[in-house]
Amino acid sequence: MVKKIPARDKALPPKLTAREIAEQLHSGSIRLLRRLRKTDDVAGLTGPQASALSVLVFGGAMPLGKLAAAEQVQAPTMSRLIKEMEGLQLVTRRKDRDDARSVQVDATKKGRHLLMQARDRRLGRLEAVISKSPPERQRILSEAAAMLLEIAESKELG
Amino acid sequence: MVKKIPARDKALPPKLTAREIAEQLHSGSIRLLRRLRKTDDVAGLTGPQASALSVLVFGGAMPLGKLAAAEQVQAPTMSRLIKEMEGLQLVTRRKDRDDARSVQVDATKKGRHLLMQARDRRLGRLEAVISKSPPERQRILSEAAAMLLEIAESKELG
DNA sequence: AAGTTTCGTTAGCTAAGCTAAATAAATGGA
DNA sequence: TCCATTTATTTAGCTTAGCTAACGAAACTT
Repeated sequence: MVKKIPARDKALPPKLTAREIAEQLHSGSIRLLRRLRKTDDVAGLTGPQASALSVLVFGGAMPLGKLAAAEQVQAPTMSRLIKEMEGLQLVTRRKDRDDARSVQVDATKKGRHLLMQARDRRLGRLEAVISKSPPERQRILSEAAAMLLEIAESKELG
Repeated sequence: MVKKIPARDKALPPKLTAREIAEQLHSGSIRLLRRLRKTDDVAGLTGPQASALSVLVFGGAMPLGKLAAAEQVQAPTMSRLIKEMEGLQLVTRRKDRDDARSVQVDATKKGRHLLMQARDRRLGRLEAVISKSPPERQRILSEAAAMLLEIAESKELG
């Protein structure tokens, strides 16, 4: 299942087909997230909560609908997530002054703090594994991580 | 905590810290799977069903417990998934001859066929996006995809 | 033979996704 | 202006997928 990585310099690296790359990115993503999810509970934040909260923390306050779109989720799903997090005092909601239909959502100080803790817990082990890789692999991963994000956001994907 | 890395070679793209790589792999995986999931329904197979089925198709018949472990899921979860797929005639169960407690699970012909269709649908667009990338990016992705899998399976991850 | 462990299932809970429909506000055309 | 439509969010109710606890049956161990 896992192919050996050849040295980059000498022989031509065996190039996988686009299909094989797609398959590996797919199953790699599934497996990675399953492993990481196992530590979510410790933080007191679920994955989707953490994800939405991080959009707020890094992107600032925004209307619920925009947050839903950013998370590629339907409005009712985000509405419920926000309601739960509001109960935990991790986010606030307030009516938009200019449009009374709209709700501005923002992270609280407590929310920001918890997010950072949760991220540390969730990503700490992954970071540790990566930082043990040789520099050359880290360089490749660093390009690849950016590409993965780009692909995931690509309009052509659907 | 973003550290500045002194550039060793101006020709190389800026290298991310291990933490930044971890963050991008994490959110990239989340976003990618969310996008891909949207086409699952078309195939008549959910993500976890497809994933378990693919273990059976590519790994052959195995006891339910082993399949659960392979999918990193508890036994009751796998038991339910198998029950549903059995109802769809995608898998069969039979008692193990040597251990009457154990249940051997296997994909049916119909299951194998549906899996392949589902994979085509689910991965097709991803494949298309990748194959449009320039060759150098594909080469990097091809190494990176393998690394992602390796990392996801790494014992050090927890 | 009795107690313990292992494999799987059932029951029941939670989280997160969805659609359809309700509510409320903004917009726009006659 | 007023009525209709569109837009933003919420509520209600469904589905899937994860979990733990508790159970029965079979297999080990002593």
